[in-house]
Amino acid sequence: MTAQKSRKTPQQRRSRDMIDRLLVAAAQVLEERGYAGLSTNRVAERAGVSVGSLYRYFVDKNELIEELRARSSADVLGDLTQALTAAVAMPARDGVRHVLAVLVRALKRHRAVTAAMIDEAPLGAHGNILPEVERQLAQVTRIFVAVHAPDLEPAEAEARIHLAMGVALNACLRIALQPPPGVTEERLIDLTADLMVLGLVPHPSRN
Amino acid sequence: MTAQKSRKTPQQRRSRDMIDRLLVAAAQVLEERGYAGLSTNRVAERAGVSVGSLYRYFVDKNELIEELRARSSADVLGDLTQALTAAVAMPARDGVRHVLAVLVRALKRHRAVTAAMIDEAPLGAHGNILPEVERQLAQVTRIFVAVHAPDLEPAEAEARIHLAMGVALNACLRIALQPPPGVTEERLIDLTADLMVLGLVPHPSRN
DNA sequence: CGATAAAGTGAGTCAAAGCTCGGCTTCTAC
DNA sequence: GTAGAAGCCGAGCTTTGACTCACTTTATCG
Repeated sequence: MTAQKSRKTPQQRRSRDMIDRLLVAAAQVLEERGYAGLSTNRVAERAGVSVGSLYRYFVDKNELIEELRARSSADVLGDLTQALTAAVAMPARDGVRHVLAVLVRALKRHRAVTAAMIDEAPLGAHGNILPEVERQLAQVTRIFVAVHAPDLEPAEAEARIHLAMGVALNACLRIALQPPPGVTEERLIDLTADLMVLGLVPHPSRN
Repeated sequence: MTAQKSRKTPQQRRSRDMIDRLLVAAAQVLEERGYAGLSTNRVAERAGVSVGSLYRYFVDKNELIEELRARSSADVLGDLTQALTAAVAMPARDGVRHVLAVLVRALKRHRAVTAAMIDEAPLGAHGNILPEVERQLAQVTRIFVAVHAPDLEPAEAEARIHLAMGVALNACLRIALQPPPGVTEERLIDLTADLMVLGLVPHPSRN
């Protein structure tokens, strides 16, 4: 049976509402008091709900946080997927740039949660906040390489993909969450796009 | 007047020893039980010392952690500085590669602490784990750009430096802490070096 | 030695936070 | 209405962990 993994099994309308209210409250608390201040009591209070109710729908504090993370991740992933399908019709560099721009915008929309999670939450086990996003991005990058640099050996291609992924995610997070002063976001995205293309497709003049 | 910031003012030999023992113990506990398991009681016990003694030399749990971080950072910084002075005598790409290689090796030496800190510690409390390293690296990169691409506008140069720094640190951390399977570390460092040079010096054929 | 200060001890205090549980309220169905 | 279930409440149990303090042990020095 491996019974109820998750305690929530809402059957009335107000239950669903409550779950939403709790998650919204959690996001707010995270934004205002940081990850350390994110206690279940506080979240419940903030949601105008009792702790007991919180624990009716979330087995754990962990599950609450995981749900919060999952929702943000899913939302970002949505935008990303859309951008990717649009990008395939563009010339390579423009496509890459478009995807990066959309990713940055999506991350910005979830700025508070993402930021708090990234630099305050114990992510344990190298847990990224957006593993789904990373996976999707890697997937598409693989295809990109297969098309634009079909002669690369598999191992070499993997290495380049790995590197480019790191560059892309890291750059987008930096741009979205801690934009450096004195540089336009546009320019940074341009440079990142250039770098990705350069990094993925072997440069003719050398090596 | 702004009295004891830090409680430690050791005057005998064993005090200094104790501080070291405590820090070693802290690193071990961090490695074995993760950041969440890093309690002052546990650290003291592990060091074969009483909690009270710990608090004689560290005002705070925070100070203990900060000291741990600082020592790792300083050690990495040492290697880095040495590598940088050696690198100036080499051709650009080789120099970059050398610096990256040394950085990776240094990070590997502090693998446990760095890893635990990075993906389990709430960084919000005390910033990055290696701010000194990042600063030093940025400093030198600035000089590198001034030499190899003197015609870049300041803003453009800053943007490229910012990006390249992110690439370098991110790449080195990934290589040192979660090396991807099926790719040699050497190749990854090569690619990263190429990418940095390409990213810092504007590419002639385009833009 | 004997005295004074430095070093070291660890049981215990205190606050915070995760989570439960017995009972109350609101809804649905007859 | 009213019974029974689903939803909800919140005081408080329990654990954990940072930190203290009255005390003992060890070193230094005349």
